[in-house]
Amino acid sequence: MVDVARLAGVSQPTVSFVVNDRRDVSVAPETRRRVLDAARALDYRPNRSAQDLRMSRSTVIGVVTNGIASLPFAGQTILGIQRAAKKAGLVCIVVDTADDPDDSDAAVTSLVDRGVAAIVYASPSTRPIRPSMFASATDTVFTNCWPSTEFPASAVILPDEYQGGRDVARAVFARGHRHVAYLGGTAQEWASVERGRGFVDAAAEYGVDPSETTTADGLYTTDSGYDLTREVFAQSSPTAVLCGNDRMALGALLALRDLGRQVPADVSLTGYDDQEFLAGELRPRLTTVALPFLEMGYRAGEIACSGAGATGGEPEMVPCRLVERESVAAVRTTDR
Amino acid sequence: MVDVARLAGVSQPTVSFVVNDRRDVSVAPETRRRVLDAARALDYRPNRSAQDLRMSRSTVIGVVTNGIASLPFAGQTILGIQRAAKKAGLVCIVVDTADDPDDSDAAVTSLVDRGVAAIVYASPSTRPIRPSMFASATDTVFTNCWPSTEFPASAVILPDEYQGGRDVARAVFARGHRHVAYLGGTAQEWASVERGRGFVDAAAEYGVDPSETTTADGLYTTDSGYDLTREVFAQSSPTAVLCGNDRMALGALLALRDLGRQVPADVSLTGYDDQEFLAGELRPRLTTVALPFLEMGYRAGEIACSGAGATGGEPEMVPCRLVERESVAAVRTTDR
DNA sequence: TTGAAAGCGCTACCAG
DNA sequence: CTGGTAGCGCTTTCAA
Repeated sequence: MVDVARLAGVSQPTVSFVVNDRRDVSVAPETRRRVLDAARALDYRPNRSAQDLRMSRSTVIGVVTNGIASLPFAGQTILGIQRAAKKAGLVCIVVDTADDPDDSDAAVTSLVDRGVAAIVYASPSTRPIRPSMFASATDTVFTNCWPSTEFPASAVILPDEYQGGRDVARAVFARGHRHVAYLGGTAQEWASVERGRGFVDAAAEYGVDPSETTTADGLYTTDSGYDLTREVFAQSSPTAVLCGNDRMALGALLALRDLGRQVPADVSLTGYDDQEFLAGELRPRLTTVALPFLEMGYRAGEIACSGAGATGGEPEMVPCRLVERESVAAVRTTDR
Repeated sequence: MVDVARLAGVSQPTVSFVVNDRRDVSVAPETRRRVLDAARALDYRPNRSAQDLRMSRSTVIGVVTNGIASLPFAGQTILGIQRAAKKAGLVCIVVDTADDPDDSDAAVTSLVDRGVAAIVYASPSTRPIRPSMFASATDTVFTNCWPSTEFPASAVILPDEYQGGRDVARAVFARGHRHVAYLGGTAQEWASVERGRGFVDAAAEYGVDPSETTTADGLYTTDSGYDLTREVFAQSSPTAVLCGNDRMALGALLALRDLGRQVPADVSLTGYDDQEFLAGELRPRLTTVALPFLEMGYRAGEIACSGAGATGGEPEMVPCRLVERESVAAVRTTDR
């Protein structure tokens, strides 16, 4: 900046005024032109960090995540946060903690020491996480997770798994299915119980008697979907199977094929997650529900960039979108 | 820092010396203790950005990527870069450009303006990308991509797709298969041609006549794998099918099941990518090759953090690891 | 309308 | 061994 000033024959603060295009101080058009020319000639670019330091502000937000690498869809969250940040002229430092609380503390410390404007915690699977107390002085928003202890969060953003579970079940019941199997995922997880509640309520809506449905809890794996499906069909013959996630649905699809049943002609099938490179590529393409990672991330980013401060309000629920593809068909009247 | 100094009754530079634990200047143990106590009492943490500014260095590296959200494995790269950075006490700002060159320029500019120590370009699919000229003054390393124009790169890190393609083919030929089908992915892509070269060389190694193998080019999609498999089996009966990636292998598996062929009893099957939540979860679990995203990212991070400067050397090839699971079996002697 | 001086939080280099 | 002073690149008074 002093180089530019020297070349333009003005003082250094003057350069600051013109490059920042400040309306409140007026500088002569001629001077301004000289400064601009000099800046261009020297290929001058202001130093953002120095600006931040001087203005005692920060234009970076920190995102701490566990397992950006371990789940295929986590990238969506980061992308969403980043898009919101970009809109506000901020930038994201992301650190991944290997799910180790000490690591997490270290990560947050390094962020706080850099004076980030806000911190967003992002988790691939919805669950409580222990926030670092180092962060308590900084605006903090949680997306797809919530603080496991008392903590002054600015916001917590959660997917509406209940609504998603209900919507996908409705899509099945609405096509006349009564005898349906519900293959749930890991029973302890919050998402699982929410999805399950959605199923139960949808069944009730359509006047389906609980005795007609069969429910089994498993794991969120392809194997689990495969095994559960074979078990269920050994006992009965549901016309639809709803799975806790897409991988279980893949397992169910494989099992159904081995059982000689066509999907969706013989039995309808649904998943959950809309896992990229999977759900949309199965044969038949899977009807499922998409988790709103991008939206949640974007929302989290917006809040983080707004500097709203701790609110202590209710979690903000972001809707899950039903993705109807080809794996659900109307029940055959003979099966009804 | 001045607060700490005041509380400890020393000068501010003295605080700097003790909190930075500098051996070259000696401070009296008693003074040191007083400073430490004061720092603790005030919960003092040095400001990294201010340190960076004063020392005219930077402890952040920028990573620009296109599509961290679009491919499931991209996160691995970021994680690798970050692990290397962490080891060196640095931190990563990551920006995603929606594959838009203007966006990419803007991203790089914002990074450069922040004075990042280095920039690493990371791409989910291996290919040339246009680097921003704004970056040319900063150390730049390319991982899973290379500059499409003359550019002073510090390094380019590439997966050894040739070796991967060769290894997986070897695993098949070594089990006695002669009549094998090779279902390639998008023919224009660098990775595809490398994998194809590997296949051809492996076939030659095992003395397999080109006329015995059947090769078809498709797309990297499940549908393509499905369709190609049906086409191939309409004409002939290979004992093994090698696919360009895991999704094609999934399509092939589905087609084979529809054709009444068991994998691997009747036909062996391989993929490529070791796609998480897919390859390892199919039935049978897929033999495939893992792309070394984590390693490539780590290596890129190491170089970026080392401040080596432009080298202009050859690309650094990182080996692809063959992952042998259950989808390949020895050819039946009757088929031989 | 412009320039001189101060200071963001820190480290480097002197003198004492 | 410690304190004063200068300065990283910038913005913000305030006086001229």
